[in-house]
Amino acid sequence: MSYTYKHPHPAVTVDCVVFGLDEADLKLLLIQRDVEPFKGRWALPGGFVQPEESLEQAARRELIEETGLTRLYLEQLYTFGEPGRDPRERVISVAHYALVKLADHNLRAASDAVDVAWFPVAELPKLAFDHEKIVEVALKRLKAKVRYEPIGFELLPEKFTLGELQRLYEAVLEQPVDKRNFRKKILGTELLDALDEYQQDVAHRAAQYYRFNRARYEQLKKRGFNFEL
Amino acid sequence: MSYTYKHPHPAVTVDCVVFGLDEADLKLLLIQRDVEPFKGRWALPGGFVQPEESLEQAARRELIEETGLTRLYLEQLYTFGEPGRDPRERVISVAHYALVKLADHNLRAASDAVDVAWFPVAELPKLAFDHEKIVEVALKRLKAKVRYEPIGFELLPEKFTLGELQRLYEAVLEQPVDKRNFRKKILGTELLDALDEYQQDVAHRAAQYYRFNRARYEQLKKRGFNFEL
DNA sequence: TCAAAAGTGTTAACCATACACCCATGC
DNA sequence: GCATGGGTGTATGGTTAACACTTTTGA
Repeated sequence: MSYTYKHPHPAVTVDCVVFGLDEADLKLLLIQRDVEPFKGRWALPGGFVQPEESLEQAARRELIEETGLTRLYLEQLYTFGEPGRDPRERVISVAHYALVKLADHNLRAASDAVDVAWFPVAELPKLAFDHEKIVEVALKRLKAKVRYEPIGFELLPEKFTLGELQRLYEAVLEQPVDKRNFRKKILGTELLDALDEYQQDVAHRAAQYYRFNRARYEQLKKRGFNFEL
Repeated sequence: MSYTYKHPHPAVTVDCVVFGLDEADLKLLLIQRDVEPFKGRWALPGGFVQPEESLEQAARRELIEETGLTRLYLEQLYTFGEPGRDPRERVISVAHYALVKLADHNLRAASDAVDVAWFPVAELPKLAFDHEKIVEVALKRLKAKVRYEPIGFELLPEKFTLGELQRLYEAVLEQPVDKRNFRKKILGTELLDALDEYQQDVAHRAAQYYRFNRARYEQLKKRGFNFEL
């Protein structure tokens, strides 16, 4: 089977920069390539766009196939298309970035048996193709976006404490945050619902749980409200 | 001549949303299609990416070929790839947006004799393909970006008055701006050099000319300064 | 009783906003 | 002399930033 065109057509792929957060720090999901080129190297999950699917659908499909991850926040990032970025043929990669609630999801062994693993963003291995460049752009975007859109919640479980939320911002922004000012500001937005629930079995005062009120956010946004941390 | 691949490959194009500013308002550059599909409709300038050029190079080449525009600010916007957005075949379009100093440039008759024209963004004709959607995304991006990066200057000639600069922001943001506060803020950034030059032959007090100091901006940015209007 | 994180208020500096009048020029 | 846009200062309110101690709990 083959496909013929009158003009040269590049191949088009989607690649996904998947972020997760655990107790320690911000993590990035990588898969180990089991074919040439870059066999053995770690790389971003991704693959070719099929004729009948949108770019976002392609990204979601690849994530399910390669990592089992589903139901995550996904957004287009940037398109990388330098000639020569893939040694085989001209490949245009529409990069996406995704945020996943690490606590809720379990990484399934990938269907095609390649290795999948989370790496702290500060300690990434050498990556295949131009994937280091893509990760750099994704990190920059995440840092910028987390300040003016409430996307950070996509990294936390449904219920979380203010301490967890603060650690999230500190991990993403890579700078410390004043606890009192942070709490005032985030509670001031009225986007968090306090639950009648507290931590259990912790070796310190139990923190109250909160939940992000997405409906309220959409409502406020319509009225011209702007989230900003 | 033909090109054959083992897997289906979409076509890849670049499309450009080109903004310009004249005395009256913000304008958008469109070309009139002289081939099917959408023959006769107005559309964004753009075309197929060639095998040996980067996406940005492709965008610049198309702009020169179709409009004669050169030396403009150009940035990737978003990639549109819904199946069916082009009735002929699957086409992935990497959209860019560009800002051009209307006063400095003259629109050349396009090489392939199609019509080229500037339209006020508020009065656009019906566009080909999904180009209306692309323009909408570009306008949103421009509005957002002009507030936290000094890209507005790309729409003005080298020398401009503060009044012209203010009208630029009012046109892009679609809201009035307080003159005194605007001047305080913009001069406070120290990004403008006042020139020893004034308007000539105007029927009112002659305004002083200013110039954007790009070197100073780059310098300040390195030290963590953030432009914001 | 110690360690560890939760929770809470006040002050001072700064910044954003609102607002009105005089100036220079050409017609 | 009038119409047009250029140019300027101040007061007020709101926002941010800096900062330290008490509480609860399990080990």
